Amino acid sequence: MQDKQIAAKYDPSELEQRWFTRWQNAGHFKLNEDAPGSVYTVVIPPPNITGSLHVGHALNNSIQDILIRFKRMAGFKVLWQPGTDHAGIATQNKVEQSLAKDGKTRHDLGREGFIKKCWEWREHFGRDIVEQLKLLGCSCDWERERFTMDEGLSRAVRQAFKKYYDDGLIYRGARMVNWCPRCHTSISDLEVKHEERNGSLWYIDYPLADGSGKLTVATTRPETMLGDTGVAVHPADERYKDFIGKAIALPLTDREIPIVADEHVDPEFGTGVVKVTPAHDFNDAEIGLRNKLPSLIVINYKGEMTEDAGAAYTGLTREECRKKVIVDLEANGRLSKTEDYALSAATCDRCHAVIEPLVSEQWWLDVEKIKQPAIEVVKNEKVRFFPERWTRIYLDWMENLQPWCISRQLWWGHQIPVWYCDACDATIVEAETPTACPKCGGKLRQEEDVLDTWFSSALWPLSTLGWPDNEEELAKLYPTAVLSTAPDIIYLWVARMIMSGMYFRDKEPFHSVYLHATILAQDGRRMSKSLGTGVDPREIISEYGTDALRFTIVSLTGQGQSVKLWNDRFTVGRNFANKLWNAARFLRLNVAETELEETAPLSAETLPDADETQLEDRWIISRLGRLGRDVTKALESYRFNEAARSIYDAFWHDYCDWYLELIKPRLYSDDPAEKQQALSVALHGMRLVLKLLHPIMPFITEELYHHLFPNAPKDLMVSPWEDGEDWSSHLFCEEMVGKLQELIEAVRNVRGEMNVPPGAQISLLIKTEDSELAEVIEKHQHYFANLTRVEELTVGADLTKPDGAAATVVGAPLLYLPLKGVIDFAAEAERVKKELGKLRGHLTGTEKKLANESFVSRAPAEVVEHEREKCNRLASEIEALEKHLGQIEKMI
RNA sequence: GGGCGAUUAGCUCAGCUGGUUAGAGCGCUGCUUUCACAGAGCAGAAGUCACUGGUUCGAAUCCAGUAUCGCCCA
Repeated sequence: MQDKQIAAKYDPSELEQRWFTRWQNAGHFKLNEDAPGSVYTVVIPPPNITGSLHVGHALNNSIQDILIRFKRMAGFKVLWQPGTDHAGIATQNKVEQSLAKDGKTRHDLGREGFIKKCWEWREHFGRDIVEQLKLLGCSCDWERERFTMDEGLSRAVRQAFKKYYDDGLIYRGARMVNWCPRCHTSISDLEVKHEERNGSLWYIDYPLADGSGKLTVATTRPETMLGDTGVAVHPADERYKDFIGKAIALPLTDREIPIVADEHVDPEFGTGVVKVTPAHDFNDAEIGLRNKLPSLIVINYKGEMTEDAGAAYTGLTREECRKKVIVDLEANGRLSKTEDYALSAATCDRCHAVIEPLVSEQWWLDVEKIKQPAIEVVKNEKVRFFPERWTRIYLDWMENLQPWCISRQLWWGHQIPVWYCDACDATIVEAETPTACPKCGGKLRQEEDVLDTWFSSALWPLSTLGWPDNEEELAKLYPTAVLSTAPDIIYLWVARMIMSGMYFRDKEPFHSVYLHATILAQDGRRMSKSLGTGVDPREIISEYGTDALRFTIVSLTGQGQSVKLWNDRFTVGRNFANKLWNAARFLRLNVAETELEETAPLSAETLPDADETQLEDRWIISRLGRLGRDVTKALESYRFNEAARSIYDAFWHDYCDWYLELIKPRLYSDDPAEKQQALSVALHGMRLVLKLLHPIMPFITEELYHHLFPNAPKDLMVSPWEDGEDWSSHLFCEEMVGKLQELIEAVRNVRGEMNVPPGAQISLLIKTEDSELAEVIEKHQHYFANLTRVEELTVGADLTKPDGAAATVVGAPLLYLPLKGVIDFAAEAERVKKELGKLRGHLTGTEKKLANESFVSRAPAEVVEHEREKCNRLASEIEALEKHLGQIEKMI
């Protein structure tokens, strides 16, 4: 299959492309019905087709792929359902922008022509997004790819609409909405962004109708005064108590409006008197309602003044009207003052036009009746949020949910399945398009509005898994396991999906919601296409490889809310991949021409018994077994960074730095049995690491797996997961190797500090009264020879320091390094003094603790014991070093 | 205005249920171009854990408050 040897250079791009194709051709991405475990479904939060994906999406989809690959290996029947979202207003905007480049508007094309253009857009970007996801290695069942506006999903939308309508939850009515005069549609509260803008606060004198005085109101929007139907003050405001109930002669009009009292007026703002424009402000609408003030619409859908604004202003835009109103007020002497004022303007998230709140006829979904089950299911933990803190964000929002305006005055989207008969005035709601009026046979005209995109997104976990037509499939695949997404999606999709799931299926759409950190650019701004801060993952992949990208972003994602990212950071992942590559290459070189070349160990069942192994074998088996358990636990609790970090540390440090170095003499041994034994354990270790790492770095692990385990019956991707449970624990070995490591590091430290040439062989005396340790050291002299060039090692309880030796101490054991001719006594004295300073610091801290009577009496016995041991250890270390120092100083 | 998150080495961040000699990666210093890896190895320097109080025998960790930054909602 592959070359027998592993190439000297790690080149991700070739192997990543090759493996994706092979996996796909092998059918690994498909729902694996014959797996032994239960079903594990994930639906992708469908990326919207406005443009390509950025690194934030790369993170989210890597996370999903990690879960899916993990569960696939663990024996579940897994399905990752892919697809994209039509994103009504956003896509329509994008297409309009592209038309504008040719000087055209959507009206030039007409509705049908424009929708055709949208489909072309969707073909292009839909394909682009899928390409990106595949490049990321996403193991979705690609044959099941769906789009929110494809036939099946559109049918689901119509079914849902009809069901809600028939149940009396959908109605048409006039209420105030956020109106974008540029996009010419209603938009959701969540699509309104508040932008800080420099504006003015105008103080306008409103004379009393009876001429007995005036009230001054402060406003940031003077043009709306033409629609004022009242003036309000706080009922407890002493300044204005006597004005309540009187009438104002509204300037620039011939209308008289009442002065009312309302609790919600803030006496601190401006003059404490507010004008009330119920038709064009959400707060004013409520004040109007409470005080029975009429609503006068003075601004129309286009953002122009209506006839009700008065003949002088009719037809002006809001901006023109504002200027004229100011001029006219000044001319009348009604403008008492103008202040600079920083206001937060409500703007359209998509086009940044200033939003006009206005009353209009829309379709509404009465969420009051459907939200309760969606709240319950979170409260009783059938749906859990990770990290948990998001639960409250969800619940708070749900509790305050207002009727959902589901109609949009757009062309791109699901046209509302409502038909009007002009002949008999009937309104017909159907899932299937009716041909004629069922009442009179007359011609029908479909409602022109389309549905809010989120109406269809809300159905995604249902509609992609068979609802409403395929009950069998739905029963098998629904509910899903987890939804992974960004926190700002909680309101847009998560909440709506839960509501729909509960309403149509009486079952939560997923058991867990994982909310990942927001990816920020280096300057701390959020990564987003619209801000121009989005980085295309393809740029990073071509420079570092997909595996490096995935490893890096996942390991940076803790439980925090954001992660800063820039190009250099991906070297961590790439270097790790390189390390993995080279370690595997090393094994492959050694395995050549041995039995293990064709019979590499494929499962923990063939791990050698303890009596057939060396200390370092048992040590690495024990360490990696622990790793397997840790990684499994971390993945199961959505702590991806912990999984990544554990593998990184264990593989790089335990496996490469120590284990591989320790077995080198055995690998180069003349005794084939000895070599085989070491290699076998090394291969076991490597196999486990490749498996544990596969979900995070799928490509390189698959490639190396085949190089090292050519006898494997299956691709790594579909091989059984190993959680380290059947890897024996050897706590004594871990402890002993830990001590040997400390000793070796101490020797290396002295060598380094004393500038002993790296190639020079040295002698070493270790003085210890611990006979167990002495025995282990004696038996593993080669560790010292191999790892720090000790050619002669003496260990015992009664050793005297040779002349001209450096000394150091590791707990009780004393180390003497005879460095005759090499040693610089002054330097050695400096080194020892430095060491002593550190130790004395620790000792005083420990002594203080032990001197504290309440510590000794109140702290748990084992903690006190631990401190005592520490104290003894430090004291003996200090004593030994002091003695040594005394001797050295005589030599200077 | 309300809520959430962050504040730990020069930089980016770990540190879960309080007891560690406070860690990692990058960067920095010195040594090594040794036959898996210089995208490397070995050693080293570097931190009053934002601040102030409190709880506790004991706080980076828990509580309260303050400051700065960021996000969300209004």
